[in-house]
Amino acid sequence: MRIATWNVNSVKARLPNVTGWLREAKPDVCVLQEIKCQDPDFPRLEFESLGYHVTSHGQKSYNGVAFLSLTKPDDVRIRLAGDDTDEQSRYIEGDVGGVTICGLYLPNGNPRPGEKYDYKLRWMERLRQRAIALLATGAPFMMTGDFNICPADADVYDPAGWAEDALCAPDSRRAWRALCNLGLTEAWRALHPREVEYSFWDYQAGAWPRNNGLRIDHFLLSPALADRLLSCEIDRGPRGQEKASDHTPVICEIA
DNA sequence: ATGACTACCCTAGGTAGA
Repeated sequence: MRIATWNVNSVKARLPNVTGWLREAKPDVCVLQEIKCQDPDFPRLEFESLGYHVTSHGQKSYNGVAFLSLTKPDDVRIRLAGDDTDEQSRYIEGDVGGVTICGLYLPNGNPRPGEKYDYKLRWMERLRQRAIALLATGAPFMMTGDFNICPADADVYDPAGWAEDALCAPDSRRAWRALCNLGLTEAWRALHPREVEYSFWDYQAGAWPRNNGLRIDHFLLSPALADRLLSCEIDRGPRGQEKASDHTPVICEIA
């Protein structure tokens, strides 16, 4: 099974790029982030015509996630438990082929310190609680999406310049490690221990041609799923296209 | 250099992203 994650930065503005890539890459499951539209406006027919079952969890203007699967998911759930007052659409999880796939758009957290950073850390603790609950079921699962976390300095083009940013700050990385230390495996880094690759390049200041990137889109695999990990690759292709998202997709294959 | 880009709201320029 091949699972993809992609922050598309508006599914409507990106439609030809996204459908074109799905046609080529043909992932069995694809989770999208920052769809930036409400559910009635989600271009579901375009994805259904490619064979995908579609569940979107959007909101007006900002955020929004979606779950695409070639086989019909046994169940799809939205919202991350732990705060009923949280209105932001950032979490969707579906069960496909006996695997629970959690698609997430973790808050950016800037500026830091501040309200938004506090929200990020609270959200990460809620995600950790969800991982604990899923681990308790014993079923294989993965958490994938835009984590807005650079796990280590090797995942940042300018570590010193980004040290105090919400994507790299000590509290952010501590919360990331707390998640990993439950026993989850970060798929790309596990298979590429010494490589430097990025999944995001800012639109500004020629970040893409200069390769000034960040690696913030990840797969975390439960222990049972980590044993089935075959590959995990970042596909830089879409970032180089016209009208590109600032993120590029990442694909993980499990046996 | 208070920069640089792109998307949202909709048609001006504020908000957000990372």
